[in-house]
Amino acid sequence: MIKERNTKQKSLILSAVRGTKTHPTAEEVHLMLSDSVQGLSLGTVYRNLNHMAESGQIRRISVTNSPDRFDGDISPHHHICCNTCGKFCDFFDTDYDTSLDKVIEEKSGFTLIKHETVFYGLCPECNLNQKN
Amino acid sequence: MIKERNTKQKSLILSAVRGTKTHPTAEEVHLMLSDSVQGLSLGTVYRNLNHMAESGQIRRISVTNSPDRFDGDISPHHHICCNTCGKFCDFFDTDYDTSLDKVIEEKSGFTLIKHETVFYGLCPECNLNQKN
DNA sequence: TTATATGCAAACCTTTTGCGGAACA
DNA sequence: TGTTCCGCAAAAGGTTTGCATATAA
Repeated sequence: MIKERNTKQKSLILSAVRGTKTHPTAEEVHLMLSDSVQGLSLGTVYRNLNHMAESGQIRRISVTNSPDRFDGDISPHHHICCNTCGKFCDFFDTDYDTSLDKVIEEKSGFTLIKHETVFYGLCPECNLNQKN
Repeated sequence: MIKERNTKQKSLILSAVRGTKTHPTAEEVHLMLSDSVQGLSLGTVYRNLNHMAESGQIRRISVTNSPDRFDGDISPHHHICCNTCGKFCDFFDTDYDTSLDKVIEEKSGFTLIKHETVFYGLCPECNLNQKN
């Protein structure tokens, strides 16, 4: 049996992801912590982010034309991505259907862990710029 | 102004994606066509799939821990992915909410093009195997 | 004829991994 | 003191891109 250990890196990485709403990539997390942890390795950041995502402590979101992003907010919500500038935002849908996993489990026979919805489009700023 | 040309490669790639429900990766499309088109380049496959996805003729779906997949069926539906074996299936939800884009456009200010929902879990077979 | 598309191969970017040493417990 | 974790660097994907050539219109 494997016993997980607490390390400075681990706790700082988790705090970093939980402490921002920017949905950082692994590289961005690495950058955020480069001051606090001298010599922090990008590989360590990836390893920890993956562990945390697999254990459900954070979310890992795959986005077309972009490195994966990580979200410390695991409450049910959607994400919106701007195809032009890459801006990546939360969207807390009042109608978010938390029972969807259950319905689809019954109909598909899968045992579901999570789902991710990403909306793609143009943010207000890029929309304006495009019209000029 | 750019005039698009019809090529053998282009039409075969589109037919291949439209003619299967397997949600092939670019490499799989390349493999499917390697008999019909001698010397077909993987770069050409990528270029064409991207053009077709950008113009809305097909869908491009980004999946965690997997190369991007392409779907010739652009009608609204979800996808389910098995975390263990990678099986990737359609799910045609009777309650699929086609008005969701509009709602989110109004609330977020984005101009939306599409959204992709991917469910992650264990397929029935992998679920059984895990219990043993 | 000429501009777009292809094939080829190199480059790029993101992510994973093997290994030896550091450091939790 | 044993085992997990880290840093480092190399390697492994996956995808894009530059360039010369082929080809559709």
